[in-house]
Amino acid sequence: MGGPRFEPVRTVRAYERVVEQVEEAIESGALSPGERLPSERELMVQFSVSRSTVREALRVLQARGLVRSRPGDPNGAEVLPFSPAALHKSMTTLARVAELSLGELVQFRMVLDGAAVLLAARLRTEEQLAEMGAAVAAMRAAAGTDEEAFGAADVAFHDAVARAGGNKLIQICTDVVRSIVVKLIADRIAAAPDREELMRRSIRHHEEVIAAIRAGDGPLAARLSRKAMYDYYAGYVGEGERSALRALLE
Amino acid sequence: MGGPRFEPVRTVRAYERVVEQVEEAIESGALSPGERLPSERELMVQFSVSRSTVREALRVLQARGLVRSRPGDPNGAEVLPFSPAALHKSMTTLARVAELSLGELVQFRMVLDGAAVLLAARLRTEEQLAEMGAAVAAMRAAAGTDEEAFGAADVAFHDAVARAGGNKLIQICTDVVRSIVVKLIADRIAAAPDREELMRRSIRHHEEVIAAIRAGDGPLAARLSRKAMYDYYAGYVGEGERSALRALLE
DNA sequence: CTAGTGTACTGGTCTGACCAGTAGGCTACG
DNA sequence: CGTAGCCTACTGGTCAGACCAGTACACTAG
Repeated sequence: MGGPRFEPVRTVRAYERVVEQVEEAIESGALSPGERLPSERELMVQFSVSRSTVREALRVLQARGLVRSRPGDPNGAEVLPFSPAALHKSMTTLARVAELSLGELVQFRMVLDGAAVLLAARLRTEEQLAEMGAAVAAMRAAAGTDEEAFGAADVAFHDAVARAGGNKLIQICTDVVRSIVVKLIADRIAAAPDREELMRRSIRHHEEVIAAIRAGDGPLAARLSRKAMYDYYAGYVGEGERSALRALLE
Repeated sequence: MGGPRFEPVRTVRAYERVVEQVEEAIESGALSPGERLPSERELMVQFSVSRSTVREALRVLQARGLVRSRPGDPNGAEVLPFSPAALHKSMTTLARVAELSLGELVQFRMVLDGAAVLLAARLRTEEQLAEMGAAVAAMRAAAGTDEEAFGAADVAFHDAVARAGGNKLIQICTDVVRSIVVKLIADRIAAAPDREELMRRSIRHHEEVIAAIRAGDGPLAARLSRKAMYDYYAGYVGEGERSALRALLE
């Protein structure tokens, strides 16, 4: 005891220092989306490392969704605007390796979507309300004819709600989880025998939610929203998990 | 028109194909955590690509938190058990480049934590209830003396609740966002003049939540939980955003 | 003024080399 | 015989230099 306590020295790889510096520049705003990094050959001079090191750093930055490079581009790598792609990727991985069940994913959506609706009921502008209405109108127009347009309109509705709720994190997470869920059961949804009936019921539910939002009744809107999601997805969830979903319906 | 419709060929980088194959092997369970990949030199033979390509692929896999490599290791890269590190990283980046406000983060926690508590009230076992109690006891023991232990016990409490709720995604997300929030305002929390009073109030709130969970009153527990979080963090959130947080307190 | 060609870059990939570090067998000593 | 210490054969990290295919842009010939 006594004497100085030495900490283990953490060896930092060269490429990591490159990543750190570029990341810092991007996140601090010194580099804005659309701007270009110097070329790899230029970077290797600036950082005085080899090109392999520069490239490994760029691969990491690309995996994090911060930059993109394209062969033949006379400029260097492009700084990307924010995109939830990296979040999407890591959540998809999460869903696979942590073995998230469909029930957990749907439950997560029920929670976040319910919250978004609750907030939207209080904060929405008339314009956002109109957007939601337009989305549902598009759903109705596409119901039974254009499967793809129906889905897109549904997404537009939920996105409008989430934006109205004013919480970007909720908005992004709902979107990410929604796309994971949809991908997971896309084939089963398309093959549902009572597909048209499901669509009609979904539209009705959406309209009820809009009405509650318009009326400013957040708790009601949230309940309706969770109920709508439950009705739409419960059929694809095992019975054991379904009861956990119902816990959110009270 | 007429004639075959050609799709644009998507050029796939060599390292991407390597990433895909290894990723698939890991996510499908063909490679389990703790197992080793072949060495880089062996991989370059198996994939018949150069070592640079192999290394770029490994960098990507490492950035996604799937593998880790260590210089001098006589084996190849190690397949890692699942960890939310990648999710954490991408959400932290998200918080910076998408300019998430503290209010949005706290609001997100209020929503998810409320949901976790609601579910826990219904699904908790006696054992989990005891864990929560132990965590609060630890908080009380550390209050005013050991700042760090207090924080750790707080985390343990919320983790026990989230686990009892039975939704791993909620559990992981709350944990990730919590650590981001804490990091964001760690200095301000530590410097709060009424620090001890805050701790005491926090403990009281936690006990009320436990009581509601024990009683099986999910909605009450959720309300109390959101209130507790609001009380603890509202002081660090700007007034404009605070009203959005209060929308969740009704 | 335009169509076409050149050219000088870019990123993607490969080869081959060296270094520092580790594990584990081997050897020499007690 | 047991063990301490060396030695070797690997590992990943980094570097240097090369080639290729692709792109943008200036230049040139019509």
